[in-house]
Amino acid sequence: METTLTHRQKKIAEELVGVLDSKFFKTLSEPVRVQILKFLMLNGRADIGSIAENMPQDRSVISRHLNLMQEAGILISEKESRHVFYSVNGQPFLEKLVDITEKINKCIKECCPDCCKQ
Amino acid sequence: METTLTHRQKKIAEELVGVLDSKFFKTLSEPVRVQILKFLMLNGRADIGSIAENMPQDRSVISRHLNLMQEAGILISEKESRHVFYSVNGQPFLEKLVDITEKINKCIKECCPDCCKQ
DNA sequence: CTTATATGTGCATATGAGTGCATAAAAACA
DNA sequence: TGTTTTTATGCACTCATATGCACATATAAG
Repeated sequence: METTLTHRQKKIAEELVGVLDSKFFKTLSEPVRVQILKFLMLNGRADIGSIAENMPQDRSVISRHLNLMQEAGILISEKESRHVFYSVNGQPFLEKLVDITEKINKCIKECCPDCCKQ
Repeated sequence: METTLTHRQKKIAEELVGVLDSKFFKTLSEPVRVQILKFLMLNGRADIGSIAENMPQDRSVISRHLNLMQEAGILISEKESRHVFYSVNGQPFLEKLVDITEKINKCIKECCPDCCKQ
């Protein structure tokens, strides 16, 4: 058993678990949501009806996916009269990914005893 | 409807869908697998039995999770006599994340018509 | 050859999540 | 007010998957 783990290493690992346990990865692991992301990337801001027209799923299903993606910080929504427009939350979305990448990098470099020795 | 999408933009978006649809995100969105990753990060190479001793789940369950994580490129396995040792696939794991981050960055910069105007 | 240890696998079960329908709620319009 | 349009929600269904048990397989040890 490893008894040489420092407080710092445990903290770094905890932080990693924190970001991985978030809704972020779970949200991006659903094919339909990835298709929605692709659509918004290519077509820009659109309301629920327009997005649903381009998907096989029911409008209510798309609505729920969009809501989840907004909660995960991937999209932003703007209500205008009867419509709710969604668009990619560009910079924050990217920053979130960079943050996760850096945390994993830190963890691999400072915690993992032998995973870099290859 | 957007009719000004270039072939290049569509290709970039397709590439993004490709990496996001992979097993990678799905594998990392399961709490138990994240715990396994944390354990291996902190303790280094270990066999299935040792890992399972530190988890509430049955050994067979841990075995299956480890197998999935290896298929996703997150871990590597080495069979030695009766034991199967797992460890974090450090560099490739990190490179995968960097790749995804870069693809999303590219997509946001070159495809997304309005998600950067904030 | 028998036994013990470590892992893989088939099967049944439970739980979570996506799905679609029907309907409610909100808002614009005649 | 009544109607139309857009979105939200309650409900039931289906399907994927995590789980644990029992058993099979593989390898080492006696």
